Amino acid sequence: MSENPDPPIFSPVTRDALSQKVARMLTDAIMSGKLKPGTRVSESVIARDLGVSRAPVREAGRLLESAGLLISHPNRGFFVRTMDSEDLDSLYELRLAIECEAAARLVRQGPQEVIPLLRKQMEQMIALASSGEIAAQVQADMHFHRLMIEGCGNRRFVSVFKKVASEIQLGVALIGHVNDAPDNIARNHEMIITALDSGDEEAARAAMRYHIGIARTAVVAHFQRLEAGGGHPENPAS
Amino acid sequence: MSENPDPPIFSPVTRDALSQKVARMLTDAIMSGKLKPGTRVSESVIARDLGVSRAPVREAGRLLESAGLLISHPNRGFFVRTMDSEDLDSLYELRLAIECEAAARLVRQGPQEVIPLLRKQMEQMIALASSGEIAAQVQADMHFHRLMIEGCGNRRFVSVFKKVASEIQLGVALIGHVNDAPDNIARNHEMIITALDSGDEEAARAAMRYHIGIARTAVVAHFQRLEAGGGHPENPAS
DNA sequence: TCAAGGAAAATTGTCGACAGTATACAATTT
DNA sequence: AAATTGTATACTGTCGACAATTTTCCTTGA
Repeated sequence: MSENPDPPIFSPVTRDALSQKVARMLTDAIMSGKLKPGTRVSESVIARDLGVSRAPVREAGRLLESAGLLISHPNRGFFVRTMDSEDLDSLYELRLAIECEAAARLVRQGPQEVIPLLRKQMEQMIALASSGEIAAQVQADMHFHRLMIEGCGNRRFVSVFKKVASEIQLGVALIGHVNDAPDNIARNHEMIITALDSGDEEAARAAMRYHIGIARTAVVAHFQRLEAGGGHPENPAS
Repeated sequence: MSENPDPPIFSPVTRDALSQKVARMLTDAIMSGKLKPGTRVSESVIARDLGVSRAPVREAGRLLESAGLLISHPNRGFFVRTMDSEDLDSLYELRLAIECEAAARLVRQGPQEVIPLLRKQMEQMIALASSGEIAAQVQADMHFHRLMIEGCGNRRFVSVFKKVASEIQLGVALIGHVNDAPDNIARNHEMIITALDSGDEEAARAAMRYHIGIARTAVVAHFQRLEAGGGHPENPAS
């Protein structure tokens, strides 16, 4: 880890594509609940509103589609992704499969380099716990898990988790609050770190199973209560 | 699985979006090796060749990107996805995680309805084994696994597997041939069916581990040999 | 009152054009 | 000769316009 031979005076100027700005706006609108599940996201309307042509909006739509925040129907355009509790549940099940495997892999190859990163991220989470910003808390939580998965060395796990994470973030945003005390959640990650550090592959797996299981039952139960109350507009599928 | 209630006299006229036709063409070209990994896929060139505008080509590009067959660099366009053996290996590892979980889930919820489908698909594979068409054989193989995953009831597993499958198909296409005798491969799926039928969750998991492990070592080893021989052009990343 | 039908409006799919950006190569300087 | 600069070319990002399709809404008939 030495200095670059050519000392970097300038960092690359952020010449962000228009489509990415649009994507960010849409993501914010969806995550903040300004765009509710099932509502149409019309290219032309968004383009008019933002004062750009339809091309970058379309592009942004495709991007969010592959992130799982929008879905598209041919000739009908984009709609904000709807979720039912089964959706969310299957999401957690996928997460479980990926993360157990990642944790095991990480133990197998030696987690010494990754554990400090995880610990630091957990501090971050504890710091965030007192702020009421659940979106930021959830994001920090996801980042912890992402660090672990990145550390395990399987690129594929990372890309799958990215999509899973964004969808789970959406689900939690729809619920609007978390069940457990935020600093409790943060501190619970200590268990994962300990398990990873123990060198016991099966213990690591078990820790992940436990941790994700808690989140799963809490979030899914919340969501079901929301469904029972008739919380969400439905998907206008044929 | 009965007949549709509305007897389908006419199938929907193929009013397929232009972009999907383009996507099919590109997929074929990539899978058949006419477009080699790393080569540029220029919107404008493809558009000229096919006699359409760039818009549908762009759309098709994004589609294949999310299928993992193309990658895009900002302001530089699309390139055929390159693969190294580690890529392929991580792909099989992901597959392993998903399919073990799917098999276990399927056993847990009772596989009675799915097993006949699997058996039928295996017959299909055996029938295909004598034809030299490896692409079709691989596709049939993937379809078997897809049926199992669809049967397990977790939607998310299916969508992940779709992507995994298309990438593995690409990898195998690059190799150009399979190691084992095709009818052997086909018949090996009998073991999976038996395990699923046994009602033993752990047996089902073990069967998947075994099955995918075989394929993994064979394919990855082949690919490494190919790499050593300097088979593929490299990705022109910066 | 409600269902079916049919224009009218709105929206997506596709097109061709232009501007901004990257790459290759020639010209220039050291 | 090597490195740097300038230039030409090809390509993507974005735009506005038109065609095809879907959606809306109003009419019509029972």
